[in-house]
This record gives sequence, C-alpha cells and structure tokens, in this order.
Amino acid sequence: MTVTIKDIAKSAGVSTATVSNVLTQKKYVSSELEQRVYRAIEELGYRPNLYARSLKTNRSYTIGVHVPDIVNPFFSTSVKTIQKEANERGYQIMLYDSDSEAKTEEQNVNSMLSAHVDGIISIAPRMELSRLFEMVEVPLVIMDRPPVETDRNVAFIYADNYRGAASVADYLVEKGYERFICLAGPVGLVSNAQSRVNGFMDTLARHGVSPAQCDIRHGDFTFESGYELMKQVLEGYDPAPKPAAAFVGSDFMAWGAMEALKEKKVKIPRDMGVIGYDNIYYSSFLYPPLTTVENPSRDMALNAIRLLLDAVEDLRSLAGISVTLRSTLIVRKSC
Amino acid sequence: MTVTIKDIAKSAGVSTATVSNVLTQKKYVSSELEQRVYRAIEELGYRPNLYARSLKTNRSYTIGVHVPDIVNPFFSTSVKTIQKEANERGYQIMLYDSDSEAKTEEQNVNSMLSAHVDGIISIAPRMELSRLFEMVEVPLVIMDRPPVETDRNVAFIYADNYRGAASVADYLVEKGYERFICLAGPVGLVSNAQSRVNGFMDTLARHGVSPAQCDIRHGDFTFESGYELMKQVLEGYDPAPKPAAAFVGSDFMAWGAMEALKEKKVKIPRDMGVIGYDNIYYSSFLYPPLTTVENPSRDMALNAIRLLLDAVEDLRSLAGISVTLRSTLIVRKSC
DNA sequence: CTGAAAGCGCTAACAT
DNA sequence: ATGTTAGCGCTTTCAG
Repeated sequence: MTVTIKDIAKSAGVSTATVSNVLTQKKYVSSELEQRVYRAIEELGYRPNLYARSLKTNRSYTIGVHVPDIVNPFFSTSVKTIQKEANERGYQIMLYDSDSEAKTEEQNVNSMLSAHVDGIISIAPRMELSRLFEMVEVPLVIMDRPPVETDRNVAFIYADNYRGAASVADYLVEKGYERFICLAGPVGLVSNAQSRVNGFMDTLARHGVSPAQCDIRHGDFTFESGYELMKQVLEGYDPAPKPAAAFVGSDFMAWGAMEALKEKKVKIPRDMGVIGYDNIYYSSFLYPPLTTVENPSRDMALNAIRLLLDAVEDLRSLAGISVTLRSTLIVRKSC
Repeated sequence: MTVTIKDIAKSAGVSTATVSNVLTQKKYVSSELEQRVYRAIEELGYRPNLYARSLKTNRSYTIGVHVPDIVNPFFSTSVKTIQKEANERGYQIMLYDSDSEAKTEEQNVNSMLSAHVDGIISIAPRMELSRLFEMVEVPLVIMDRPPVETDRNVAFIYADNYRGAASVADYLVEKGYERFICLAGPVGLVSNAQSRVNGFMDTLARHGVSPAQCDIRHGDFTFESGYELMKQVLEGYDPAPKPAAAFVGSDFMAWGAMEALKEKKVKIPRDMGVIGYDNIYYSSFLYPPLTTVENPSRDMALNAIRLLLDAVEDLRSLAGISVTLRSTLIVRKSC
C-alpha cells in the first residue's frame, strides 16, 4: 500500500525521526544516514503525505486565490504570475472563481478557510471588506481594490487608477481635443471604474474643460456595453469641425466601441480618437492598435504573492501595508 | 485557539463520535443530539479541519488541474467550467500552469501527488503519456489530446479536430474556392495541429483538389505567427481571377493573419476568405467576424470533471473511456 | 443509538 | 547525533 515514513525508517535502518529530519532539513543528520534515507526513499517511491504534515505543523503550503472571472485576461495573467512564484517557493494555489458574485465569493472564502490555506489573495473582491476581514484570520492580500484603513493583517496592492485616467486627460488636452466622450464602467460596484471617471473628469476640469464638453455614459466593462454605448453616442455625432476623443473604461469596452465606430464608418482616430484602460494582451492587436493605460497586473500580482508569502513565513506583518503602483499611458495608434 | 471536534463534543455534551456522525451524515443520530451539536458548532464557530479528515479517510476533496497556459481563453474557459462544477459537488481545485513546458508539467504532477489530490485533469498535456500514466495512480482525465490505448484508470475527452477541419474543406469547396492556403499550427508538438491539417488536406483531396492548389505553411498558433505567415503568403498573392481561402490553425493565428491582410489592403472575404479554429470568446468581435470551427471547451470540460468525480467517488472506472465531441463549423463573415 | 479508543502519517520535544 | 514517543483533529470499528 502507500509507503510511509516508517517504511523508509525500517528500510534505511534508522528511526522515523531521522527520516523526518532529513526531509525537513531542520536538524543535522550525518551524511551517512542521509544517504541511506535518500536511497530508501528512491527505492520505495516514497512521497510525503502533506496532510499529515499539515495536521502537525498547522501549515498547508497552499494559498487560496480568488478572482471574479478567470477568463478575463487581466485576472488570468495575475493568476499565472501568482502560481509561478508560489510554486517556486514551494506553495500550491487553490483557485476560486466567483463569477463576480459576492455571495459565491463568501462561500469560496469559507472553502479556503476549511482547506486551511496559509494565506489568501483576493483579486478585485466584490464583497464587503469588513465582512471579509471578519472571516479571515490568515494573512490576506487584496489586489486591485482601493485600500481602506484596518489594523488587520491585510495588505493592499493597488494601481493608481485615478492618476492613470488623469494622464489620459492631460494627453488629450495636449493633443488639442476639445470634445470628449467618457464611456465609464460600473461605478457603483467597482470603485476602480469610479476612480477612472473621477481622474479623467477632474483633470479635464483643471484644464478648463467644462462638464458640458464631455458626454459621459455608463456601461459594465464588457465588449457589448462598449458597442452599445458607442452606437448611442454615434446617433448624434458629427466629426466636424473637430473630432472628439473617447475615453473608455476598459479595453474590452473600447474594443466594442471601436467595432461600433467601424460599422458606422467613423475612422479611428481621424473622426474620433479612442483610448482604453487595462492594456490587456489583445490591445495591441486591435485595428488600429489601441492607445490605453497599463494596468500592471503582473507587477501587482508579484507584489501580492511576495508580500503574502513573507507574511505566511512570519517574515513580516501585512498590517498597514499598501502598495500603489503607477498606471501609465501607452500611446499606440487609436488616439 | 482553534476549535475542534472535542470542543463541540464537550459543549454539546456528547462524544466526539456523535459529532463526527452528524458531520458526515453516515450514521443515524437522534435529532435531539443533532440539534445540540449544530448549535454548538454555530456558537463556537467550528470549521472542520480538512487535513485531519483527509489523513484519516485518504480523500482530499481536491482535484488537480493542469493547463499549458491559463491566459489562453480556451484553457481558462475550461478551468472555469471545471472549477464551478467541482465546487458544486464539494470539491476544490488546485491549479497548475506549466507554461507549455513538459518538464514543469512533470514537476506539477509530482506536486499534485504530494498534495494527495483525489483526481487529475490534464488539459492538452505536452509530456509523454506513458510517463504520465506511470506516475499517476489516481483517476485521470486527459482533455484535448487524442486518445491512446491503455488499461489504466484514464479517460480521454477529445474534440474531433480531423472532422472539424474536414468540414471546413467541404464548406470551402462548396463555396467554389479553387485556391487554398493552410496556415498550420506546430504539428510536431501538438497533434491537434496535425489532425487539423490532415482533415483539411485529405478532404480537399477527396474533392479532387491537388496538393499544388494549396499553399501550406507552419506556425505556432500565436497571433504573431499568423501575422508573419500571412505576410509571406501575400508577397506573391493576387486575388484575381478568383480569391483564395485561408484555413488557419487557430483563431489567434487567424487574427494575426487578418491584421496582415488589412495592412496590405486585402479585403476579407472579397480578396481572400479566412477561417480559423477554436471559436474563442473574441472571434465574433473581430472585423469581419471570424468564420471558425467550434472547439467545445465547455462541453469537454464538463464531461471531464463529471467523469472524473464519478470515478473519484467510485461510481465508475475511467478505463477505456474515450469521449469524442464534434467540432462544428460556425459561419460568420470572414469567409 | 451512543461512547471509548485506536490510529491515519507526520513532526517535535525530550531522552539517550 | 539519533531514537522514542506523544499528539495534531478526525473517523471508525467495536463495546455497551
């Protein structure tokens, strides 16, 4: 049947403690015995039972990762980064996809806790943070959501959406645009969407642009909503005398908006400029290649997992940590 | 500290066995005691320790899922489907991304085994199957790779790439095309790519098309390779007197090819028809919307996880099971 | 129907 | 430096 540490001990002619010691490398073992143990492990095809170890040490070497939607490249890229780094440091990841449902998210947190994960990374959580803090006692990193005050063992990794959007406004004004369209994301739910709108509008205002010069509409970050919103905008649109610039809440939405534009033969950027947000993998493939703002998923994810593992390994506390990364404009052809 | 079954027992005034019995629902317990146990659980905020349970029962209620690249929407869609169904049946998933490296894949399998997963789904494995079978003793489902003979507890879920590609050839001939281009995937590595080429070429031949009428080139399934290959093709291309049709190995490649076409002002489908393969989420958003072949990731994934969990729960053996799903043509605007 | 107790495989005092 | 052993939290015979 399954081969245990006892079998190894017997086969190598040592005690189980010695076997354990060579396995965990925490105590010195003579290389003589070490050799014998390794040979026995090899011969019998021994593989340590992580459950037994976890039961004893109260450490599982697995971390729970939550995403709203793994199909979204922003999230899958993050997960990939996390998974890779975790593996390198000897951890495994348990993946949970909430389908953007706060209720599912809460269930998932419960599952993670039952599984005794050593730590949790929650990406773009929808659920109430206070509730989340209440539930989770292990180290927790929240990614892609604005930091809030708390004395819990929680860190925030965030990209500065406000400034990212502000840089778009700066760029547009500098380029001489005088008419603006803002296709926003779901501002109630996801405050990133709100930050983007705010950064954009505030900065426009600072440049002396009146709110009347900006047509602002709300969608939900999807391709379809970008498409629909732009179709509405186009009903009364005339590129003369000067074209408008559209700042769109996400690259997916921008993509949809571009399709609506193409359908109506409105040339990009000649008749209307388009700028997205996120810089997902596909943005450079669009036609024309999309000018957008980088949402640094890889950087955020790397920060998140490193901080978390450091916390898990008691190298640091997460309390009060809040990393804000810059979100920078990437100029391509669409504006 | 952490609250255990003992605490519950004490608080409810019963034995630990009784608590366990109400938890596992395997033995009858009077509803009187049941109530008391549940109340105690509620009060003390008890959460069963899955490691202790696993150690005892040799069941972990987690399954390992391997993908070559979680960022690829074909794989992330599969993972999402698997995760959802698994959760509903009380299982969690451990995600492993090999970055398309056979070596990493093997390491991952080892990790899964150490973690004592109850079963494994390997999507599009690159590693040698015989080696994989040798390593894995738990139920195993291999998805998106052609079945091989084996008496192991292994099932295959596969989409009929050959017939999918054949239906493309049928469609093209029927539409009156007489010149063909085939931008293939990496045929050595991934035999799906080979099946697609074979299905296409064989069927063309059956329709009396000579190999000389088809310009066949090899890439690697990426956007970039589609772009490059099409650029090469275009060097000597003249749509007159009749346009050619390009069958491209994957939607990503087709996307790249379309960009090359647009750059050279070759109108799709007027000057050249384009057909992809996979029907990833984005294909309908391309311009023009891409005619392609559905690679049924959701169906495959659902089949995979259901079969696997049935096997894990000893409801069936996987040996000899091989499900082949149809891969059907989806006609949009590009051809 | 319920409780006592053994033991899953491992680690970490503690003893030698 | 190595061995002995208790016990992590749970399930599951086996008695009662």
